[in-house]
Amino acid sequence: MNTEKIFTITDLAKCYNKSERSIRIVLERIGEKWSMIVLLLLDEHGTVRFHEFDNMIDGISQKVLSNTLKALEADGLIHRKVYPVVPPKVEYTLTDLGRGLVTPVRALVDWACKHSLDIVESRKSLIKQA
Amino acid sequence: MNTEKIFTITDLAKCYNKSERSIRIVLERIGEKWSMIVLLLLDEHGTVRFHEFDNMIDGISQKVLSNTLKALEADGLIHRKVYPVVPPKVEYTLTDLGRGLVTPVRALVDWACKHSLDIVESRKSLIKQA
DNA sequence: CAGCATCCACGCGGATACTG
DNA sequence: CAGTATCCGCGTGGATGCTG
Repeated sequence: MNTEKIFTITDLAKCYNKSERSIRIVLERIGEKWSMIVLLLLDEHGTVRFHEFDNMIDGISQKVLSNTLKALEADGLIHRKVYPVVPPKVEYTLTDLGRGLVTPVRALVDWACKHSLDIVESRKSLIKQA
Repeated sequence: MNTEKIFTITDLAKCYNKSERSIRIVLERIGEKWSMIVLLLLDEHGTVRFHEFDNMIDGISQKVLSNTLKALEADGLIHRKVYPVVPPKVEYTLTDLGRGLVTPVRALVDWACKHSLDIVESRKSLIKQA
């Protein structure tokens, strides 16, 4: 039912700005500042609670963490389990869909770790020219 | 010289907000609306001129296209060749670095094409609940 | 503990018009 | 042809304080 194979990028470029089921959804989520960190942390730890994210991720605010988790949950990438206890307890885990996304994302992160220095150097040499 | 292997995501999460050579550079670039389309079009066509991008990509403005190309060039992902002729002629090609990035990005795009429908459905079912 | 409410600055992306 | 210049709306991300 889903498109098995990508047609051509040339075709994609024609409908990229309109399509509802566009890959833009995925690329945008990836570009969000903290989404992939959350996804990868879940992959590494299996189950993580809200305040654990808050502790583990340096520099994130509660509001942004909350938004990030909601967005990932809305996309069906993570699962939110609430325990009816006091004080509250909420656990986040990856869904199958989310687990599937981890693989290509890790490939990307691997590449980025290897080459981010090249990119930084490229930027610096541009600045020197100016 | 570069970090060969990723430590742990847990470590990454600690410096994600500060590091200069962060993978954030890459993830941000990927999240930019048109960057990956440009990159993949170059991979598909080899050499592309400015107005060809403008024609091929539906909905992009000249300013945004210009910015996108500049950013990719600054990162050393694409190369800009200017021919000193009238009227002007400028050709864009992938650098080796850019070519290297294409592989993980295609993996991501493949995944996205297969699963973007799942994500859209997930979002819709959330809306129904509300 | 796991959030929500509010306010705010900034920058991206878009529209339009102009130029070497 | 291959851009620049200008203006603008909107959404993201951040800071702070409050709550069931």
